[in-house]
Order: sequence, then structure tokens, then C-alpha cells
Amino acid sequence: MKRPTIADIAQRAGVSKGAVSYALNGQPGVSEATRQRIVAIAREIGFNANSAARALSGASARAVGLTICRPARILSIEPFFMGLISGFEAELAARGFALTLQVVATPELEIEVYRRWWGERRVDGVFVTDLREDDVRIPVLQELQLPAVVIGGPGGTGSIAQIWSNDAGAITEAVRYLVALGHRRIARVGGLPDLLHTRTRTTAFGDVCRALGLDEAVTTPSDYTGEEGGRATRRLLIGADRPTAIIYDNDVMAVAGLAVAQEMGLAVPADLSIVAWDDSPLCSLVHPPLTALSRDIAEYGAHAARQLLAAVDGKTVGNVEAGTAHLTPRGSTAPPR
Amino acid sequence: MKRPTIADIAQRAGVSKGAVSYALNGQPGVSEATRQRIVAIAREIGFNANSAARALSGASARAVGLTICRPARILSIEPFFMGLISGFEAELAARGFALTLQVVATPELEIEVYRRWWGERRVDGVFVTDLREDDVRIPVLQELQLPAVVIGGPGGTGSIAQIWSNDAGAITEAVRYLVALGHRRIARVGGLPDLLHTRTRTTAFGDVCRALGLDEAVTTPSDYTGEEGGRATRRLLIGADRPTAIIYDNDVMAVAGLAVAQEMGLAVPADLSIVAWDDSPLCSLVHPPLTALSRDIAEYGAHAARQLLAAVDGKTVGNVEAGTAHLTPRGSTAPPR
DNA sequence: AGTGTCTACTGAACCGGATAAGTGACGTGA
DNA sequence: TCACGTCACTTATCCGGTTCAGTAGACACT
Repeated sequence: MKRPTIADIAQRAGVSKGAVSYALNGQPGVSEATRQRIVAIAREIGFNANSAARALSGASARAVGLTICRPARILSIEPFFMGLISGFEAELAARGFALTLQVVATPELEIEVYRRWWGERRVDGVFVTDLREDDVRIPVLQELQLPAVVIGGPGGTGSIAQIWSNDAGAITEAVRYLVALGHRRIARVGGLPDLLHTRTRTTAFGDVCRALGLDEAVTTPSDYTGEEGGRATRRLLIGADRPTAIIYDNDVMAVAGLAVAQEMGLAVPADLSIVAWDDSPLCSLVHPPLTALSRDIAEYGAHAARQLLAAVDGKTVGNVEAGTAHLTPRGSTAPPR
Repeated sequence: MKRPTIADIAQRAGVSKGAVSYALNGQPGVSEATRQRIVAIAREIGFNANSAARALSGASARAVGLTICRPARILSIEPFFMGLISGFEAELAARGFALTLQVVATPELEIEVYRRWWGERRVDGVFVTDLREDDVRIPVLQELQLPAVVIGGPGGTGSIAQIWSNDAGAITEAVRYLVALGHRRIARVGGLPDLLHTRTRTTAFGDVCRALGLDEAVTTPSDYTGEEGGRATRRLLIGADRPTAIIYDNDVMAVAGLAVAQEMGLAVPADLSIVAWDDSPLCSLVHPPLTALSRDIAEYGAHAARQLLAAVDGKTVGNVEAGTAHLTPRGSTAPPR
């Protein structure tokens, strides 16, 4: 089956290719009557502009890219990325943009993917996730002048637009809440220590604990997997002065931590309160349901997509704060025994 | 920054554009010495062929598409798709293919996406998931002659290649195992009833229960969400002859079911045995860890990608069975009290 | 030397859109 | 009535690859 082209439309409408192009793109240069006739024919024969031809003649590729740098075993269970992708899609689909996905192993490979996409003209812009300190990807994106929106921060992206949520504020809220319940020994199981938002959270956690005069503010680094989250929990709970509350940097680790506590015969929340960062259905599924720092990840993604599309359109896009998490208390937090 | 083109390479090598194209694509028509010189220059200046130009001149777009038809709230927690995508990527990246993703609301919209992708020449082939009975997408793909691989089955795809796992065998194994433990009242919380693999499982479940002379073989349809899985479990457990074992069509519902059982004061596995279909880290995280029907979803995806790439290359691709689930016993199954 | 064959290339057409430049018809004002 | 401007188009060129039809030169064979 042959794909219809503007030449086919031109022939049927008795006009030239150029006229068809003007008509379909809403450009001046054709009468309103002709435009409507051409649009009608295009719809009738199911015309879709060849994206390659369009991209080749200087217009945009109508696609944006997302690289994900996480091992498969984390990806499969981590709800964050799928939520983000759902949010992207809502905005992109409305504008007729496609999303190109690539899973990579290291940030260095991510750079290679960016260079290739740029050279191939495959995407008009990219989403950048998992921002690190002195991130190696940033200078490359600047050099290539590839429109980008960094999801994470704040800071560290130079001239590249970013969207970030106020993680420091969120963790402060969580700690204050636990302290109000009467907790004095609060620990935290953090995410990958290289990631900028992990550092932001760690710093803010230390600051608020110090400000409130808490005994200690231990953050155990981890890698977002359930196994590591469970191991970290076990280490925290076998100590002499075991914490009465633990904040986890994602929901998967929090669920694992809950299982470890129960396995060790501790009652949640009586003996141990648990707070999860990011609220997925997972948190409501377990027993007791987990108190969580909730945010609308899909909306966060949609916001990022709007930013990126604006950047692709050549608009200057600033940094915005959006989707800051707020505490959703559930059954896993209570005053300590 | 200007993107290097084959014309740049041609100029520097002192040959024509055509020679460069032959050299870079491993075509005959240039001497080995010249080829190496051209390849060296291309690498030196960081050349990447413009994908639009390549696609426009009849070569492939070097991209394949995946549409996902699930609401965002399920997607974010459902580990299956991310596992599948990871598997796709491994194969696609090795061949330099990009993966284009689109999340849609209905199968009808999926058809529109296929038509658009085909018209835009944006992808060389597509993955089809969530096969239904008399699936409306199949005739469209045949009409467009768009290379495709259906993930699911068996059957119902006409001439289109498919990859399927032996769900009937897997559920039979699970039921036999439970019966061997002494269970006589086994229920099942199924997935979306429209999906072909749900029907396959339902039929096989009924067959094996009848063959083993079990009292009843109730399958409660559901939608893969934790809420629905929990509700279905509650309905099953308040009945007079409550089941002593429940098989769930995905892990999220199984975890929700576990929480409901515990909330109702039932001990797992003493009062109720639980089997989850698809084994994600989630199953090992909860307490007790869930007995699951495990399969390597990433490998399943990689296999599907190999099939699709072969189809894109014009090879005829048959139907293959792969990645059949096998039972991984854990703490959630035991003889009934 | 003449003929044929092969290799290693060149030149040009082509893919399907976007777009700048050109053209003819028509209306308008002096 | 003629010059001029505007509108509604057409024509031609371009984007950057792929590919086909040529062609020059080397070499072998008679």
C-alpha cells in the first residue's frame, strides 16, 4: 500500500505541491476556499506528512528524547519513570510529538546517545533526569545547543532550563511531623548518593535535625532497590540506639524496610515509624499503609514536557519549581512507644 | 554548531558523496584503502548519518514503535512494561534502532497511532501488546503491511508474527502444586477479561480444576490495580466456603490481596495461600514473600525485539513460544490448616 | 593494437516535504 | 489607460542521504 504524499493531494486538487504545503501548514499563500478543499482531500485519503521529509527540509523532527540510566531490575519496579513518561505523553501527544526512549548503563553512554541523536537529527530536544553534581552531560548539551529540560535540581545546569521540586522543604516537613509526634531518633535511608537531589535531601535532613536539636541525623546511602533498603534497615535496627523512625528515599525501599521491621518483631508504627518518599499505589497496598511524601509525578512530567516544547520552539525557558511533595499521613507513623 | 554531513567527509577525503555512502555502509564500490580512510575521517569529525535523510531515501527509519494502552495509575506500578522495555532496548540499541513510545487510552487510538506512524514513516515496525480476541488492530496492521510482532497469544494474529508464553501450562503447574499441598478450594483473581491471555488462563484454570475434581474454579475478573485486587480478595474471603488459596494475575493484586487477608486476621500461608503471576522484586519484599510464577520478562522482550528486527529486514517470522513462567515457591504457600 | 572485463569511482536523479522567488490575473488610483 | 500593488498561486531549489547509470583506467588475453 502506497503512502499518500502531498503530490497526490496536489494532483487531486489540481494545484501544485507548494500550494498544498501552504494549505496544510496554515501558511498564507492560498485562498480559504482552496485551503479547505485541500484539507478535505488530505483527510479523505488519510494523509500524514512524512516525518523524514519534513525533518529534512529544516522543520523539526517532532520528537523528543528521554534517556534512562538505571539498571533494568530497578526500572521494572520503580514507579517514578513510568509516571513521568505518562505525564510527558499527555503533552507531547497533544502537539503531535513522539517520545524516543533509550535505556543506557552509564552517564557517559547517555552523552553518546545525545550526540548521536543530535547528529541524526532524530530529536528536537531531550529530557535529562537523575542530575548529578558537576554533571558531565550538561556541557555536552550546551555545546550541541540541543534544547533540554533537566528534571531535578535546583542549580547545576547553567543555561539549561530545569524543573525541580522543593525536596528540602518536603523532608523538613516530614522531620518536623515526626518530631511533633515525639520522635527524637530519626534515621534516613537515602537514594544513590551521586544524584543531586539525594544530596539536597541529605543536607536538608541534617540541617533540620540539627535545628531541632535531635541526637543524630544518620543517612545511610542506598541504591533504591528493595534489597539494599532492607539491608540498610537491618543495620539501623540492630544498633544500640535504634531509631524510632526512618525516612526512605523511595517507596520500594520503604516497603522493604517495613518487611524487615516486621521480620525482626518490631511493630509498625508502635516501635518504628516509616515515611516513604514518593507515593505510589504500593504504599497503600501494604499493611499498615505507609505515610508518604506524595507528589503528582505525571503532572510534574507534563509540566516538564511543556517546558521542553517551549524550548524547542526557541523560547527561553527559565527554571521552575513544581510538584513539591507534601506529607500524606497514613498508618505507618505514630508517637513512639 | 554545524552537523557534519557526508558532503563534508567527501570533501575532506577528496571523493564523491556516493563513494562515502558506499564506504560507510559496507557496500561494494570502493577500495578497502579508501573505505578505511573515509571511515577514519567520519569517526574523527563525529559523523552520524541524518536519520531523516536516510529514511527519506528509502532506507529504514531505524526506529520501532511501542504503544501502551493502560491508564497511568496502573502503568506506574505495573513492572511488566518497564521490564519489557528494558529487554527491547538491549537488542535495539545493539542494532542502532530507536524505540518510539506512545501511551494511549483505547485500542482505537492505538490504530490511529499506527496509521500515523506508518504515514509519517516514523517507524519500521511495531510491538503489539495486550492482544484481545478479534483484535481490531490486527487487520489494520495487515492492511498497512507494517512489520509487527505481537506479544501475546497464541493465535488470533493471522499472518503477523507473535511471541507467546505458555500461560496455560504455567497456571496448570500452579494449580497442581496447590492441590499437591492439599488445597481443594482454589480461587483466582484474573486480569482484564478482554485480554486474550486472561482468557487463556481462565480456560486453563477451569480445565485443570475440573480435571483434578476440585469443588469449584471461580475466577473473579479484575483490572490489575491493587484496589480492585484487594476488593476481589475481600469478596472471596467473606463467602461461606472461602478458598484456601488464591492465584492472582499480577503481583500488584497479589500484594494487595495479602494485605486484605492480614487485615481480616487470616494468617498467610496457614489460612490462605497466595500465588502471584509475574515475579517482580515486589514479591520478595513483602512478608511473607510471595510464591510466584516467574519469568524473565526482559529476555522475553529481547526475544520479541529480535523477531521484530528480523521482520523489518523482510524475513518471514513465525510464532515462537518463549519465556514461559515457572513456579518459584516462597513463603506464601503451604498446606491448608 | 584491439577488444573485453573488472575495479573504483563520479555524477545525477530521487525520496517528500518546506520555502524563496517568480508569474499572471485582477483591482485600484491617478 | 497605464503603472502599481496585492493576491493566489506555480516553479525551482534545497535538505542529506541512497542508488543507479556511466566512465576512466588498469589489466588480461588474443
